[in-house]
Amino acid sequence: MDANEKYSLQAKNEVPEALELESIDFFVRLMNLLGLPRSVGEIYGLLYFNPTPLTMDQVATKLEISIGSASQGLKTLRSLKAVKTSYVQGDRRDHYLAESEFRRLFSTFLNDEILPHLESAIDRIKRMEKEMPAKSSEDFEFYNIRIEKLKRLTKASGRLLPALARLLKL
Amino acid sequence: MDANEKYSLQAKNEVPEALELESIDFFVRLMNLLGLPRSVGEIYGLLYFNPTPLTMDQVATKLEISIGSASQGLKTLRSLKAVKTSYVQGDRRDHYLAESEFRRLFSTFLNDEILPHLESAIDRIKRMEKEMPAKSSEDFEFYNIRIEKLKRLTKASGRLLPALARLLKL
DNA sequence: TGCTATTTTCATTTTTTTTTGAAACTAATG
DNA sequence: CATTAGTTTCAAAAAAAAATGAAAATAGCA
Repeated sequence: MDANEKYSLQAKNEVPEALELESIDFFVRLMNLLGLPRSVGEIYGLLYFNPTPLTMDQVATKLEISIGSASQGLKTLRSLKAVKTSYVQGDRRDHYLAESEFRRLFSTFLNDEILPHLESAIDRIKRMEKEMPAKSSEDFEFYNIRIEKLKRLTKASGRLLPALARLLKL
Repeated sequence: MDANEKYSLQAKNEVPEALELESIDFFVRLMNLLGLPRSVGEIYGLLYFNPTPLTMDQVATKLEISIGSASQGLKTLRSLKAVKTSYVQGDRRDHYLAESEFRRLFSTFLNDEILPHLESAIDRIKRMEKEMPAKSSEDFEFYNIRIEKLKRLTKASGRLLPALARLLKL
């Protein structure tokens, strides 16, 4: 089979199916690592290898998921800035494209999902210090060391996460 | 209330309750971020602020969870090297202490949970390259760029994660 | 403005994950 | 070596998370 023959089997604007499946699988796993539901990974994976923007309906049909799921999933992806809508002449439906700059996806994720936890952790450690037993207490030093370790952990995270986001300019 | 009075209210070997609760809450959230079940966070949080080692039974009783859960949770924590057992004279039960070096916890986590995914991602990208449409295909360049971005992502992750583990020597 | 296509929302159902508890297993001890 | 304290395992129950689907809301168009 030569290149032309191969291409001729491929209808225009149709993504090679094997590629699409690998992509979906890839992003289902990646999103899963970030604690996001399967449907979100599927949608992003589908869009990632699609040269043309897809409507919500096309997404739902291709992935065989409900439009409710598709709507929810696209909402999540929009909030992560992982997809963008593109205007298509004479079609009132929204058309979605994957944002292929992972940096943006990750930095939104870090800012929205991780940093808030970090801030509440800092507050909690302050409370812990107030709840420490008296200095005369037998185990005072033990608790003190434990709290110091938590402080160092949050401090290191606070330095590391933004650095991570910066480095992920892929 | 002076320091002695305060201490006298505190029975020997009892962890200040407020501190214990904050600790449990802290680690439930942290473990949750890592995708680990609530009970695992509770157990680690309880042990983290306990100067003396606790038996499985004490853990289950204090946290009001089943011994099955306690056993499972401690197994998970052992596999993450987040707890260690300590021998106690004349007691045949296992006694557990929190490993307070977070570095170890995180590096085990990175090695066991993240790196395997990275390796399978590299394999998958190789497969994707085989599944590319012919060079003559209209969208060849589009797919090519997408695959290149995935390569850069995995490459960056491969460099970053070990660096992260190294930096987390808290 | 009224009509219709499209999207969102959310109560319900389904699926997945976690916990429980009791039986099986293990290993110290008299 | 039989007993029993301690632990693990795992099927079943409970809880949590995700998906569905239909009704409600929204927004473009005639």
